[in-house]
Amino acid sequence: MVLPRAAKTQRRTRIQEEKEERILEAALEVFSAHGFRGATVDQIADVAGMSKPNLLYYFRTKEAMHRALIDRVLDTWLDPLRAFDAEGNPVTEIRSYIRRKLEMARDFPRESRLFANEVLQGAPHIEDELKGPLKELVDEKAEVIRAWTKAGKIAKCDPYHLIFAIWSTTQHYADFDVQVRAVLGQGNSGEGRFEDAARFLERLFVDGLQVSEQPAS
Amino acid sequence: MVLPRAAKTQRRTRIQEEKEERILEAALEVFSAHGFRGATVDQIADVAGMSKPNLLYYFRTKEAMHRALIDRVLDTWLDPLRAFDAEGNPVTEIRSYIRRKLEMARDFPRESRLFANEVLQGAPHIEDELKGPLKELVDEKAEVIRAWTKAGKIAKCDPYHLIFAIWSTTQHYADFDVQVRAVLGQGNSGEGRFEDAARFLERLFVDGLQVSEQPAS
DNA sequence: TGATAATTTGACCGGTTGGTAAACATTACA
DNA sequence: TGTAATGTTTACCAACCGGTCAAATTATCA
Repeated sequence: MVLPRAAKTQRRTRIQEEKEERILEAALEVFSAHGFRGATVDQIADVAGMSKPNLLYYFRTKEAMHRALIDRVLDTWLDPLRAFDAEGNPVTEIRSYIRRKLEMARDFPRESRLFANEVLQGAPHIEDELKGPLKELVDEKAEVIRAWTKAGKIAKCDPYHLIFAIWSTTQHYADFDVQVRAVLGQGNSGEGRFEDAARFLERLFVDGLQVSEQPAS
Repeated sequence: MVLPRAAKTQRRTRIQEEKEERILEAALEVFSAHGFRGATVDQIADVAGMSKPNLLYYFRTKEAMHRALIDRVLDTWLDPLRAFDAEGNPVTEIRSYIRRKLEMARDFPRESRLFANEVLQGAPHIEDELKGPLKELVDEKAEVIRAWTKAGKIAKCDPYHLIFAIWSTTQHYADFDVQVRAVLGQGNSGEGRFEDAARFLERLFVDGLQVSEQPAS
């Protein structure tokens, strides 16, 4: 036998798992930084510390690498939204969704940029995932939000655009990191910006910008 | 003479202006769709409807094209923020800033994606612009917002993160257009989504999500 | 008109791209 | 241990990349 993928019985060797792990880690690094077309197999091989043909022994094409990466990351990426609980307190749910998304932007910026690159360039490789699983999940959660608004638990608003707003504001800190740093300047670009962002966003989504009742001290 | 750039007396021929225009239009199309590394000169030439050497007669390198494009677009792109008026009514100013940014996302999505691609991939070509002119402009407007919060005109909040939030939520509709369409589905992906977004965002930034006083009819 | 400058093109170049072939090395296992 | 499957490498390829060059074409204007 020559090809490691699609082993008859099972994913046998431990060496396969290790190498595939290393490759996907390197692929994440490179794809997230340059997009699909901008990334090169040589670069990924270099980061993974192995030869290009060796890489192509585990993943037959550049696209196969990209696909494997997408498949692995997409599920994790949508976990916070799945945790959205219809039975919970709306404000608490929204607050913790924001916090979780912000934590992911902080801890997994490469994953965020991987998707951002992909979607930004027209999502040529993940169109099906967007129109299928993603849409279905969002539809489901949008219904939850709609129920909350109908029950008068939160202000009436378009649930889809609410979700878009949470996505964009949180992922902004991963996807546009260099711009955020540049604007905040050297002094304020420590990791504290995520806490500031969390404080701001939780307040924004819950209270808006209306004049606060307690005047600044 | 051989090189059209840096003509001694002035930008002489009208033919130069026309061709450079066509090239930059094509370059915008291609760079915004694939990023700098993902775009090819042949592709730009093809879209512009001229031969590659002819293209390189007007812009000597791929980078020169990209730079010319950035320079031309950046100013326009920051206009809405410049219009932010310290003397105006805070809520009105924020509302119209959101509306203007949303209009730009609708009418100039390629320009938005051009920058998004660039920033997403580490802003290798526009770092100076971010740390220089952009930061200074944001610093200035952040000061305006801070004055509003100190005067109690709007809720106390971090002005930088407020600006980030407006940027991200509005540009989301340009940069992540395919995702927005995919999630909204065919029925709702007409141009009406921008009006829905405007309604949602104006309300979000002004009132937040708190329980509305007037119950749904 | 004619000559001079501006514009356009086809042929081409060295380097890089994604991917392959086959020989070689290593592992797993009877 | 032997041997067959698995893993790795060297050398290589055709297509494409950004860019050059000299020749051909077109516009300008005295």
